[in-house]
Amino acid sequence: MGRKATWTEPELLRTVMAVFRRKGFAHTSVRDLEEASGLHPGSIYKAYGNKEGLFTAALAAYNEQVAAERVRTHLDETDPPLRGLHAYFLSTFDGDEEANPGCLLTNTAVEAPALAGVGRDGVTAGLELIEAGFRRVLERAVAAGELAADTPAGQLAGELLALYQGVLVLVRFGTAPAKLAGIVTHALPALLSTHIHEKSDS
Amino acid sequence: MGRKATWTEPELLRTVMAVFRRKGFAHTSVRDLEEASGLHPGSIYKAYGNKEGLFTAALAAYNEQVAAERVRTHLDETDPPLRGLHAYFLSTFDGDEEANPGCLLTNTAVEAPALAGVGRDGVTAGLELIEAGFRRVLERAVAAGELAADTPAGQLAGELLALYQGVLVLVRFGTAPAKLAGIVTHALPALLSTHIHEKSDS
DNA sequence: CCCTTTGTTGAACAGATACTCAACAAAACC
DNA sequence: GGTTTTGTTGAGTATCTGTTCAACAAAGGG
Repeated sequence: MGRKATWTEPELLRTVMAVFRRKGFAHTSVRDLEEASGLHPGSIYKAYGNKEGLFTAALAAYNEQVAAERVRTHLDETDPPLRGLHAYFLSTFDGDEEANPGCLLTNTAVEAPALAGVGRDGVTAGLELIEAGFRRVLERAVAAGELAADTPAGQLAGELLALYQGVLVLVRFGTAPAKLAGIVTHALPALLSTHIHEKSDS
Repeated sequence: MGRKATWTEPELLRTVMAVFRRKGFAHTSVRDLEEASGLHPGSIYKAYGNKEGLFTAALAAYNEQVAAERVRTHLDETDPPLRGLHAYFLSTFDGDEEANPGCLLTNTAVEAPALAGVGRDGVTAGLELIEAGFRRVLERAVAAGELAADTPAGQLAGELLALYQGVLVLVRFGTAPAKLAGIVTHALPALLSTHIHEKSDS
């Protein structure tokens, strides 16, 4: 069939996704995408229809590969659930020092309203994925005895989502990781403090 | 001198600011700005140099007029300080039902990294303005006996800024005001709960 | 009331942008 | 192994972008 043999589709989308994440939808030109992917315009338009189509595909790939993966490893598969929650937040700015491109979902949530809802559905799906992940950790924390039985997991999940988006805004803007760590490390326990079961501490 | 008599400069910037707030820097064409302001390209470029110059001016005006004003009325001039803090958060989504353009600072913080730091300084200044406002309410709350004397106002101000940015992302994306109100109303007291002085409650 | 200064006008420009299309190549199928 | 189907190529197009400029109009000062 011929698709430039070096690319499998998920790889292609991962590369494209990285460009959109750095530059946003508006600032990314089709030329940028050609350079990054090695594809020529005809191929792109044959496969995805237009720039928006490619973006939609990349956003879906982000949800399935990046976002879902992070939710799984930190929110669904960590033993002290609340420790995983903490790690989930920290994982957004532990990478390379500067120029962290932030979260494609957050960036698109802010950019999308400007242009007739490009990627609205993808962002909605992604945010729900994350919020549901929060709800599940909280429920696991209740089951594990870390949180009180009457903890309103749904309500708290919404609050965590808001805090999470805020942290990602600051990450993208370039706030120092040390400051972000301070914010997360103090704010997370505070948000949950009313519901925390005291164990054998100090 | 001739400046289209119907405009005073702050008014002009307010109009321009509204466009940038809705569409972002990238999606706003100089033609959009002409239509919105009634000015012709020559005038714009004579007065502000280029599109970025106009944007910088509009962002500065946003800081001085919108952001500072909101900080003043809700964070500096409210009697029970913590009530003002609550009102400050609610004021971001109390307006018209849909299509709330969100905060120019938040939107720019997310967009800026894409294009060689257009408006970086303005955003930095605006965020510091808000964070300093948070610090001052918290200190007033301590002085008024609402919060404990050892409350780490600086640390908490950072956490509030993060939550605030997150709320504004959700506002811009179109999250229902009822949900936002629930998030704010529960998260704010929770963040401060460790430091709250109990009064004569129930 | 001239002259300078200040700002306006709007047509025009060079470059970028998203996108198309007819010719071409390589697998797939029977 | 021909034929069809699938994908690639890359020059080309129409439109939009930010920006300029020379001609013009309106104050301000002496």
